Amino acid sequence: MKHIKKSSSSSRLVCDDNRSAAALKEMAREQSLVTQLRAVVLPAIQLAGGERAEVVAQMFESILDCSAKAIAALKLLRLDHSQVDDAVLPTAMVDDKTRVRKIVTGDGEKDGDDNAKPLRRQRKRRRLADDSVALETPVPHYDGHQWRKYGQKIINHTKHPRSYYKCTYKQEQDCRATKTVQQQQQDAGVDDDPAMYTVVYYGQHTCKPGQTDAAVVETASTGRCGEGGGEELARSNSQCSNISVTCSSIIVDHHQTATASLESSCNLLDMAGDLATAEVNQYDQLFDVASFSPLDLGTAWAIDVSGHGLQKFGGW
DNA sequence: CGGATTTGACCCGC
DNA sequence: GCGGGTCAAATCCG
Repeated sequence: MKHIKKSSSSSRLVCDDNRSAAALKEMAREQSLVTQLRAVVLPAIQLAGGERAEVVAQMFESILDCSAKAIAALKLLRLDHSQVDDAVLPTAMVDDKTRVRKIVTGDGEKDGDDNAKPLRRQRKRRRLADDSVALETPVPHYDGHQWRKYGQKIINHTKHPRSYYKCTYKQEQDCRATKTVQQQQQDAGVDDDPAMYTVVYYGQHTCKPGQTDAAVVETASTGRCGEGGGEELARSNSQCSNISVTCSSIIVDHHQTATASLESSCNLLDMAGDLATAEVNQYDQLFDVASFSPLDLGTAWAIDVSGHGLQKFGGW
């Protein structure tokens, strides 16, 4: 029948859309579960006096960051699909386009209006759903980031108010990540269940939690690149061919590729065992940063993007 | 005293 | 005009 043929491509699109929607749902669930797992694991480690709590926190952070970026990519794909016809660019995810004016704070501006109250800054910009990740968790405040509450609203038809948070480092690092937290309605008669909260994250963190400028690029004694080691090589653009890693963990940034090789003697095997060996071998020549994952719980390292060498993140 | 939170007002998208 | 996101002064708190 003709109409079947005619609709085949669109039905395939619908099918793809359903699949990606299902994938998104699962990934959001994964985020929720990881967040809950973190809330259980981290306090336990900290209580035990574990100095590795921060490393574990960073690992959770990396996992959540990975899935958040995957979700964002998937959403972007969906957006592309949905906009094939009207050719609207998805760059709307980048905010601030509509920022109209920048107003200096403090000393009452004179705007020519005699009775004017101090001029307000830019207000609400309705956020796009595609820039958000929602998850449900009983521990909305423990997600590895530092947040500052800036507002609370009673939302229609909801029992609990919605709280608004922005990244603590918004000022210093211009991090535009925000989140909202809202307690869910409890089912009647279900008092035993812990309160669940819907947390919606908007935007990506551009800050490094707990990171100071001094800690960004630092080649410590446990990491060497080539034979010279030290800062020179850490900053070098040349492709390091012999990075010796004697620390026991690698944490890498995403979406970048660094060219490097690991000496077989590197001490990555303390705890990760065969897995570490396999990973090291696999990435012996080319370090695919995007898919590399933390190997161990020791000092955290990052392979610098574009082959710059080693970076140490924080003083773990 | 300084940073975080509260809260009413403001503002803008729908 | 309403709903809800953000601002910023007031307040709290360590």
